[in-house]
Amino acid sequence: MGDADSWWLPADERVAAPMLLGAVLSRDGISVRITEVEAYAGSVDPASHAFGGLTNRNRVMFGPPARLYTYLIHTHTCANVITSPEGVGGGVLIRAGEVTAGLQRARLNRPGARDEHLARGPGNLCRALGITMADAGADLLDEESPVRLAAGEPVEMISSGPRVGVSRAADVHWRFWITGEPSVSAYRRSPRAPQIG
DNA sequence: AAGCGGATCTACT
DNA sequence: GTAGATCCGCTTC
Repeated sequence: MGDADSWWLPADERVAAPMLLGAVLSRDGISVRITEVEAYAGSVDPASHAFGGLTNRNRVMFGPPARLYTYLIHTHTCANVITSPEGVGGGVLIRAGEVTAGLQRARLNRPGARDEHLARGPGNLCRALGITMADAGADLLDEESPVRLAAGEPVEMISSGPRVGVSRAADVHWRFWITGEPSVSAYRRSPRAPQIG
């Protein structure tokens, strides 16, 4: 796969997503080893925020790659890594991780949660790391950036399945996780998704 | 200017 | 395993 700076870069999110498993996302002294991700394939994917084209909310998705796209849902912040070239709108949702550094601080951010569950679920992962909408657009490969992404150890085994909570394109297996990881969130189909498929 | 849906989480049974 | 809380952004009036 190319040079050291583009290890995460394939434009097709179905390829990029599993490559992010095992990578390390860090903010403010706290690090998380990514254990679960979902691919969102830009404006051709009806489940993606980029579907239907550029709006004020999703503009980071259509920007340059290696940026952090954040969005709010039900009072929670969720984090995505933009993996496509400028103008395409593809990204990978970081759904869960294992805290590997800054454990004390992560616990403070997630009072009452068990260690394996500190970054379980996209909203919880952001809370554990302290990621908020103020971090939107951060350049993940820039040393100066508050949020950074680094390559990690290769992962043992990868499983895949349908994406969690999406009402459209609910049957494609674009969720990937490290097999057997306790931090992986439970699958729940959207109540609005059509029956089976 | 207002309504509605959603890439969720926690608590409770 | 299931129900309910909760609020921002997009669509429509």
